[in-house]
Amino acid sequence: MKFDSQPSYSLGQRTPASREVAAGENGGNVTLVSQSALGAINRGRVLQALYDNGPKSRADLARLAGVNRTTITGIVQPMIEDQLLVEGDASPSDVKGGKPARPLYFNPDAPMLGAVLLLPGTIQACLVALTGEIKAVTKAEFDPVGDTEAFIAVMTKTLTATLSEAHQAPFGIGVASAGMIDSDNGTILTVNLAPVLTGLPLVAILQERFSLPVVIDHHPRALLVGDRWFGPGRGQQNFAAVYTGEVLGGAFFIDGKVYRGLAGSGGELGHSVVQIDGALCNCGKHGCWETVAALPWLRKEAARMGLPHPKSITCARLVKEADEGSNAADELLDRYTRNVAFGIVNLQQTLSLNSYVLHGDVAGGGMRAAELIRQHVEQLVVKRPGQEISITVNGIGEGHTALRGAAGLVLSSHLKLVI
Amino acid sequence: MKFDSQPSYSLGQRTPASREVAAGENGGNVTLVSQSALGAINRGRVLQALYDNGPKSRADLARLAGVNRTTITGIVQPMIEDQLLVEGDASPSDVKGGKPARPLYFNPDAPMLGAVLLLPGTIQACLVALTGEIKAVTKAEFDPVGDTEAFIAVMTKTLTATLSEAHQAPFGIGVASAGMIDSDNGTILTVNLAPVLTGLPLVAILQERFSLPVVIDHHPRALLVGDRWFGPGRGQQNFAAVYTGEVLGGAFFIDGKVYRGLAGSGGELGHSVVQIDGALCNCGKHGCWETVAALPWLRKEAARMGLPHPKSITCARLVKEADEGSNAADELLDRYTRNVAFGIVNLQQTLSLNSYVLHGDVAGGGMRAAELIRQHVEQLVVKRPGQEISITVNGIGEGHTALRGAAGLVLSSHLKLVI
DNA sequence: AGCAGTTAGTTTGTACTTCGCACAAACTTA
DNA sequence: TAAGTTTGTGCGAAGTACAAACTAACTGCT
Repeated sequence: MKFDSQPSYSLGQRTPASREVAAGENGGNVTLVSQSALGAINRGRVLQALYDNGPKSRADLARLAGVNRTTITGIVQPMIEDQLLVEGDASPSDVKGGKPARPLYFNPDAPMLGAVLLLPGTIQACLVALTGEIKAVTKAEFDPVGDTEAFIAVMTKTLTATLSEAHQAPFGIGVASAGMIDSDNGTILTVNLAPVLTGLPLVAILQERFSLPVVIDHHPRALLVGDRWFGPGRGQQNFAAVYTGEVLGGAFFIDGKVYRGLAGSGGELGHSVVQIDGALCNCGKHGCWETVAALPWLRKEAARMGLPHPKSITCARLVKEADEGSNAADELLDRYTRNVAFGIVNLQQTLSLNSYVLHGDVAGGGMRAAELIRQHVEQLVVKRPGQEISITVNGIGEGHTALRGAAGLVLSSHLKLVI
Repeated sequence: MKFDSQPSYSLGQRTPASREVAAGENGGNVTLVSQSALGAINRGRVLQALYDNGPKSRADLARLAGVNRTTITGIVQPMIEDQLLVEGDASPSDVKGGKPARPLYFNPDAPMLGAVLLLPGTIQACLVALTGEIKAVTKAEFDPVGDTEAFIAVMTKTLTATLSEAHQAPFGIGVASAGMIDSDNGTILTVNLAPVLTGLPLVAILQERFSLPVVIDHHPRALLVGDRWFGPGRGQQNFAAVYTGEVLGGAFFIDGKVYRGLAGSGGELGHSVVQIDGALCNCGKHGCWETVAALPWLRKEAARMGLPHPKSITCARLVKEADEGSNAADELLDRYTRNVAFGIVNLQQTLSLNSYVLHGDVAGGGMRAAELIRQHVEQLVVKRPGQEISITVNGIGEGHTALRGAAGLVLSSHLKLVI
């Protein structure tokens, strides 16, 4: 399935931006901001403001951005004409008197974004509207140890089914994948539980099949973007997303942009060391955070302590059993959340982001788990005067956050929010 | 001592930039880039290119930045007229034929930068030229547990002595201080070994006395900026500075800018946990990195192993004794560098900066220590294909790096290198 | 010596963006 | 009905980067 035409409205510079990329490739380490880039940047920032704050009038946007109203008009008018944005009905303003404001927001019928969530053995694809709505979800399974061609066939079929529901060509496709991802080159490096994906240049493959911009990043970073877009991270300039489960991972939103690290390798927190010469980890080293805060540890401890059904223990069940009066569950929950807290403490000491959104198993423990973790972090961190550390769970279904985030990856990579 | 006039040439926007700050204060979380800001940004980036690459001709700068030659001319011409930059003699170009290029660089007689290094008990002040030269160094001592007024008097006297050597008003004063610093508000929060400094609003005090822009940041961040300016970090876009000694600290240069974290509290690596429920730390927690990689640990181990003069042991002496054939020194050096490596490993897993510059005690161990640390890091980090980790020591005297860095803080905060 | 070729830096005019001002539209309050 | 307030829109001004064409200065070849 190929889309012949790109959507009429370009969100920033879609094509590899001529000069800036050229400068980068020339080895130049400085890049001046060109006149035209400035326009694209400011357009992107206005859209970002809409994502962050929901429908807003031109005057509100001008106030938020601290610029002239006419500037906003100049920016949004072409977007309205291109049907990217729509003007809502005049809402009765809360201030007395004056012409009522016309709120602007994304056109639900604007081109959508393709999103793929790739976990060992399963593919989920969907369309995400700029308003955050999720449509045309399709799921498929693949053999994690099977044939590469077979996987590509399943992937193509799934994505085709989803994309064919779109009325117009999407802006692009975002892929969130488990494992170790090289987001610069668009390849999957390794996925522990799905060897078939090792070394797969998925971006190149999908770009060729669908003639659309394709972005890939690892799962925690998609969660981060999803949080930022329509979750607890909305509007925040600094926070981290932390994923716990069979493995541990994280991703950071720093000073208003997604942090990637070189080749997109930042945030592999699972293998930071919290216990020198501690227990052996899957990675071959000792004392990784993953050895004390992931599900395998929890299962082992549950078995050791004689809790019922230790093989299927989760944080959610632990909370439930603790609430029902199980002392063992209560104690294990405390130790588990304390171990999780250590990773967050190290993050806090390093980056001082002050805000953390939990995903995965501990998120299943809800507010109770989050509060326990927060208390442990408070105790373990070196306090600074006036510092407040916030730890929340993303209540929305995790798949949805990841899918929205995968879609958001396309935006954040093409919106030129950064210079 | 007061300077009546600001230097004629403004490096970027000196005064609290009208709109951008206003927008920030208004609570707006988006900031559009205005036309005039664009000029300041690009001016700053051209200067940055000069810092990074040394003297360069207009044509070279244009190539480095990927912009038109005329743009560079337009940017540098006013700077030459204001005597911030000077045109060097036409150097015989390496290419054959053509008009010889006139290299541009900072005028040694341009306004300088005031720099202060504040450690428990001692003050060092100096002037730093834009070319990196250090002049008019003055030193003084103060009572770490004495009277605040007395400290301020010493500080004022020292700084006055240095600044009076300047021929024109400096661009500003940068202060690098040990301890916990709130760089946003310009106050010293706590310095363990100098209680007199606790809570001191030093920026406000110095600004009032000298009528100059004043910036404060913590010691490791000054080392970082010093490295970046004329040290091993020169021209790099991503690296970390790591300080070891009585305490441990770090600072990060991320995507071409200094990372501060909220209220400048990022990089307090000493109290990240590498040994859950490990040895008791000064901070009251257990198993901090500082308990296994700082000098107190080294002294204790040296004593336990029966090394000579354990109370004055340093990495430098350890390397020397190991070279002279001491097995005990060799073994302790290996353990020490391994413990230091753990902190770097956690940094690498988190941020993936790939490049680390060592300062403080381990830097005294020179190449030998750096190479040992590098080997340990290589072994302890989860490898990614094609990833190279570089660990270097800053050979220049450490005080000089910190002083240059303190000066550089003024530039990086006023140069608008960032948007 | 003279000419072609090459590179550096400048002049001139153009395109793009934001800003301030003035003004019409639309609503509230007295 | 009139005054006051807020929203959104033309229009010209100011600032910036860019492209083309030009001069300046040097090398190499004939």
